[in-house]
Amino acid sequence: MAAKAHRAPRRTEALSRDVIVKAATEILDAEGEGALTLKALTVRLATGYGAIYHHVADRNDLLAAATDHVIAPVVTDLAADTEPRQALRAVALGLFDAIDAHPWVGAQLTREPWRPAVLDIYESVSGRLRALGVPERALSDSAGVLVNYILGVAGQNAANARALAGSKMDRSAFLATVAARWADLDPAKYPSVLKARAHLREHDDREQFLAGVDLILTGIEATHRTGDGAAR
Amino acid sequence: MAAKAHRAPRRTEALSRDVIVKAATEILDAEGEGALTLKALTVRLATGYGAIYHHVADRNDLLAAATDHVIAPVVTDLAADTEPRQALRAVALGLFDAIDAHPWVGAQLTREPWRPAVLDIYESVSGRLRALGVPERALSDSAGVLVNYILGVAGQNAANARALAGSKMDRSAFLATVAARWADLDPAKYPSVLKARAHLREHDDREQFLAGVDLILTGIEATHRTGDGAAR
DNA sequence: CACGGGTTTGGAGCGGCGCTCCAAACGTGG
DNA sequence: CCACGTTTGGAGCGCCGCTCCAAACCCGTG
Repeated sequence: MAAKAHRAPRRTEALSRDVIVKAATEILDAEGEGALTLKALTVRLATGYGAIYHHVADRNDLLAAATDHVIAPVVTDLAADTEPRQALRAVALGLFDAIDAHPWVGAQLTREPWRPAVLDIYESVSGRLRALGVPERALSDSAGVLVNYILGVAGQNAANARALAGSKMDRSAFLATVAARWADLDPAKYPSVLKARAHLREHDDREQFLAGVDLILTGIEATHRTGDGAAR
Repeated sequence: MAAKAHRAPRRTEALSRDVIVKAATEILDAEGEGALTLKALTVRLATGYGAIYHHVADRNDLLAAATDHVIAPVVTDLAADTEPRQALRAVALGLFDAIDAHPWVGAQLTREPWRPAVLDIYESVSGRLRALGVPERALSDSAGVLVNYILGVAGQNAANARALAGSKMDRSAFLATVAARWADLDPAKYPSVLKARAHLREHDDREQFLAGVDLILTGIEATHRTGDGAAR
């Protein structure tokens, strides 16, 4: 039988952490979380496992690095001279759009929150809340609410995108599927869910997200103004 | 050689979906998300794969069912005669405690949000907000904020628990590890994170969560001017 | 009581995963 | 030109979720 080449030739262009992370991001964006396998990476980069693991700790490290690359510019690249409340809305919207464009980020944010991405978000929100006039001792609570809300929405988006990609339909067909699934819900047990179902078609996730941010900001301002606000 | 039994004897006690879900819940509580493998289940139930897959669609189905079993009683078993704002705080706290006791639930909630567990949460929150006097057309926004905040916190708790279980230390040692990881953060880039770090030890997740709920409720009331105001 | 069809069970086996490990290929300083 | 550290490629390991089928059981019928 043919003398098989015992080894493939070495790649010409140098491999590096950035190149690998970039390739991973492309796979994630194009085919979703599930498609990022080490095997897929070796194929796309025309290399082997060893080369990849020489630059990257493991699959988690890769996901986290890709997440940081998506998040960092969003919370950083923002004109500093804007009015604080508008700046906060801008940061929130920027995050929403980034996660909408890269849904796998939403899942990753809730998976390892101590990595830079979430720290960046917390820092950005915190700083702008301070600029808004929130007193120092209320900062961590206020920032916590906003960040957790953002992370919650991010997780939902990721879940939706996963379902959408898995069933290979477009957005409106997906909404129809959800509506159908809720159709035979017990109306006595789920009145509110069914009411929300009626408005599914005209519903805009982005708008609702922003409304939520405003609502929380109002709560922060009101709580701060009244001294200690709220029941305790 | 010994005539090997071609097959193990049949189990005596009947298998059922509930028995399987219960066993899964026990594994999850005792050893965490990662420990729930089909193999582990067959061992614990002294059975085979076929028997399990006869009652359960797949691993996801199992996780979802276990999640529902944890969540349902929390949002249902509540005296109906309580004052709305207190009832909302009670629901939120009940969820927090349930997720604190079963951290894997926190991860599952953000993974398949259209399953009963999240619907139950949304329904419960929605109904009590209506009782609070929130106008119908603002309900979905308001409920969305609260639910997403809860899901965000749930995800964080799950992540913390995962890290804690993975490294096999107790809570205070874990906090020390987190603090240490943040110690060599750039103070110019992360001033707020470092400030929060100083208060890590005296920090109570449950209290902060509740403060967040109050803050959001204040925001809801302020934006809709219900005129009632309730607990103060 | 025989028996036959439907249901429930046990487990071998499949394809695929993340990851380890080592030898080959390369770059570089002496 | 050689010796040695770095970078690369890929065979292989252990484990996973899951499929599939035959064995065991249950029960209505004659």
